[in-house]
Amino acid sequence: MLDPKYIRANTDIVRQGIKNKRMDDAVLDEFLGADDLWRNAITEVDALKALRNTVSEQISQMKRSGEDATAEITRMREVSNRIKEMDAEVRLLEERFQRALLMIPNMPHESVPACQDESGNVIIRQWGEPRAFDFTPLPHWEIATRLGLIDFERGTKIGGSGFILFTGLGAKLQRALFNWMIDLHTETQGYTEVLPPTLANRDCMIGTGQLPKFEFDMYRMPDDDLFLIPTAEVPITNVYREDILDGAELPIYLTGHSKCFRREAGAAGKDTRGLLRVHEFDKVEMVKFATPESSYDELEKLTQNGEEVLQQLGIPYRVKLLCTGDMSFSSAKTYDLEAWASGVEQWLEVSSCSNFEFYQARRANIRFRRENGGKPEFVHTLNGSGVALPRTFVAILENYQQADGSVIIPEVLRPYMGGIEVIEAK
RNA sequence: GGAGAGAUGGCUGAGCGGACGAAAGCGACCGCCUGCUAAGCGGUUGUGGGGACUUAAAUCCUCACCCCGGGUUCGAAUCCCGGUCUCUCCGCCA
Repeated sequence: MLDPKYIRANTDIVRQGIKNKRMDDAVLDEFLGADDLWRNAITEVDALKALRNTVSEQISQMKRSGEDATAEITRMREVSNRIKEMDAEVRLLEERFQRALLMIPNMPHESVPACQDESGNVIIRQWGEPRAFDFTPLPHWEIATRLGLIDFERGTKIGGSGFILFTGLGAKLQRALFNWMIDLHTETQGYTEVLPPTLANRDCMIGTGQLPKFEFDMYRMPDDDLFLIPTAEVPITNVYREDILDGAELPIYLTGHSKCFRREAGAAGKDTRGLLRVHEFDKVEMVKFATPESSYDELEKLTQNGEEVLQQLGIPYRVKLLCTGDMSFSSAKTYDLEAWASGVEQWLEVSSCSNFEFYQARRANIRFRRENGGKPEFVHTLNGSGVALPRTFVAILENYQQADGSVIIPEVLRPYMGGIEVIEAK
């Protein structure tokens, strides 16, 4: 969330930022109203509490010296009752204030192009060229089915549409991908591996920004008030929720693999064929905790760490700087990595690398001390996929398919595939 | 799932209705002293909200916080109720 003091002092900037993100600025007015009411109420009740504290102190002294304090006690009984009433009121107002505050999106960084739609996105660079084919490349669902890598029909028996049953070498290729990616991040890019839980509680979801706004985009377990994570960003960022880190330890780099769950309500029918949009998928995530002054350098490095995955796989990709209108709720700046897939002839988003500045850190209360005795400050958090598996799987099948129906395994994955170099057509 | 024990500041640990934002020790910081990495002496040392003042910082006033949420009371770290987590035992289980 934003700093309430900042919002009060820079209402116009915040309003413009919300509009640039293509969101409704009514949330700001709600905040300002709630803020006003809450602050008035708290000032009033604090004064009553101050009175109660001083008189209670007097009562204590009177009792010790044997004086009669009945009158004061009677008087304070009334004051206390009034405080009780007002506290209930203040609590409601504070909840409203908090809810409003949590509904205000992060502000875009100044380097982000202001634009209301995706036409403002900027292709920063491209790596590799889409392969030229001397035959008509097939879409991945055909390749996967022919080679026995995915059983789409039986997958839907289990979870319904959008749930994938990988089989045989398809399943093995999934394992190869995330194992190799994590090894790349940990062995050459300086990340520490974590394997987090797949369910997370409400506090975590508020911390990273999924709640309160996106409750119904997630799978929920109402009996336990837990949520299936939409990304490992959630548990990994929340590793340090409510912590004060030692500034000397920053930046901290964590990486981990998880299942990701997305309801994708309302998305049916749009680009959903095959693996392009599924309810459950695997992803390797990179998360960073950095000082404010270094976070934008760290974002560049993080993005490059994601790019290296695609480079080593030999998949052409481009890096897209998202404009304000295309950015997510919590992000200040985002680069998308888009992998080329020859069969569907699309650039597929396989990674989103973002700097959240202290938006998440404030929500999750993740701080650091520069030195002993220094004031705690909020860290900047960043994350990016490194990378999402299904669409990478798509890009591999479609880009590496051969005229005879076989698919070549990218070299870096072969050690993870038991040495298999080609998935042969049956 | 059942029974019991516990949760206090950066850490160890006391307090079990009023003088407690919290003893003591450790650590850290500042100063002094000592002719040399040590010791000694004095001082400082939590976080967050609201407000005043200020360009800002500093400062000041005030409230809250001894796991979380309620309650009792003029007054709660302390008493009561509910929850979470940790440990021990039993049960169940991949």
